[in-house]
Amino acid sequence: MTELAELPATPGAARTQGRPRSSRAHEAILEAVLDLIEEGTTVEALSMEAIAARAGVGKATIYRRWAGKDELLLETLVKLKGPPTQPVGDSVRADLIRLLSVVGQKDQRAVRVMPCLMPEVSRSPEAYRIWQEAITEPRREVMREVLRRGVTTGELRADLDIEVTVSMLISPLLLHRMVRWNPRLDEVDDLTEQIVDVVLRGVAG
Amino acid sequence: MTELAELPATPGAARTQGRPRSSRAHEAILEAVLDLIEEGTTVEALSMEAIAARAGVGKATIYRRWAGKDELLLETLVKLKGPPTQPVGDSVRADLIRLLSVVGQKDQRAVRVMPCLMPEVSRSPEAYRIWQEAITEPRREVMREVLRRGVTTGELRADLDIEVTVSMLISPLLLHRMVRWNPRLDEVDDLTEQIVDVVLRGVAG
DNA sequence: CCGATACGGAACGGAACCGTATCGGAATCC
DNA sequence: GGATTCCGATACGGTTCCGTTCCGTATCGG
Repeated sequence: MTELAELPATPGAARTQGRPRSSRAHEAILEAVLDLIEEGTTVEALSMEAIAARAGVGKATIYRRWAGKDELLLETLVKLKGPPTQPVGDSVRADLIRLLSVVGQKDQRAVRVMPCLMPEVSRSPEAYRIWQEAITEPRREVMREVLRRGVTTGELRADLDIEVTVSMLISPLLLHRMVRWNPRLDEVDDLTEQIVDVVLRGVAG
Repeated sequence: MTELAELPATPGAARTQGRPRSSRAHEAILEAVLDLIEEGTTVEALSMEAIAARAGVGKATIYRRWAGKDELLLETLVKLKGPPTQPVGDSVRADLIRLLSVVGQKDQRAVRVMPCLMPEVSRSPEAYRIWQEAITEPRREVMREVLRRGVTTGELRADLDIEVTVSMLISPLLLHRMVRWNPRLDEVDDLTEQIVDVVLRGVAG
């Protein structure tokens, strides 16, 4: 493998001398972690040796960047999901359907990885915090904004509890796409629309 | 520890001779598995040695009953949850609130164990099947019955999709109590009532 | 060009765990 | 009482992984 131009992997560290760290190796390591988890390796069962082998990297290259498996996993968790889908500003109903229809559909890998991270999230406060800040909270905030707009336009009830409504909208889809909690929902083709319509009728202004 | 009267642990096996298997040891092993998971051991990281030590049992005693870790875990999964809560037959609203208020509250240990089982459930079809048959499906069926009754009495819409409604009722509570998906719901004290009321208003007859 | 650092790869000692075997003792049936 | 099986405990060889250290090479700044 020919090494091309590399970007500094840790720009904060003022390293002046010597060969800079390969951002290519950095990315390959994070990708290897996600690949292995997606293929069925539990987070606990992830071995640094398997990660290094999959990434085509020496173990020392990993330990040079992260103190241990925990630190590596936290960085991987943040990388897992990009920015949330944005609403377009149509009707509340159309925006909600737009936001919800991508739950567990945009990134198939994330769907497979998330259940494997649940043990970490429920055990480690640090993993829970990062999961919340990087993944769930930004997505809730987008949906809150849509609901707030609905309240100001009068489409939705003024005394609406936004947090509860957000949870009611997302939870059924999340649980279905992540762990297939109720397999019978596989056969429902307009699931998102049904959920949105029931909730909107329940919280109409 | 004095060994008292023992029940046959595997009544199907027609064993006539020798010392019978200790049901005390049987129970201790299953309890040890649940204890260890509750304390934060991942299913994958569970070691037979730790289970034996916690149960106060020799490793051979475990291997005498189960072929390996997988079989032991499946039996543990079935044991985890008892029969579901039953409705009393009041109004649909009261029954739904009754059923939902125990989600993740009756057995605190189950709440901590379930997220740790998610990787198994999403990876192994056998674990998924047992999880569905022994845990989720019986609870859905109880709630379906309540909803069907509501349809016949006219409280609920006749063309109601029961599967979707069941998921809409349970999912927000399940996700909150299991993984605390939205921590802001901690401060909502009438969460169950809010959810039931929004859904019922959405699917009213 | 030279010093410094990173690279992939291989090897290391130590630790944990697997599944089996064996021990002396205990419980039960015939 | 004798045969049989299970009991908890311990030891075993084999495997996997950890985190470190060492190669020879590659890539940077000065």
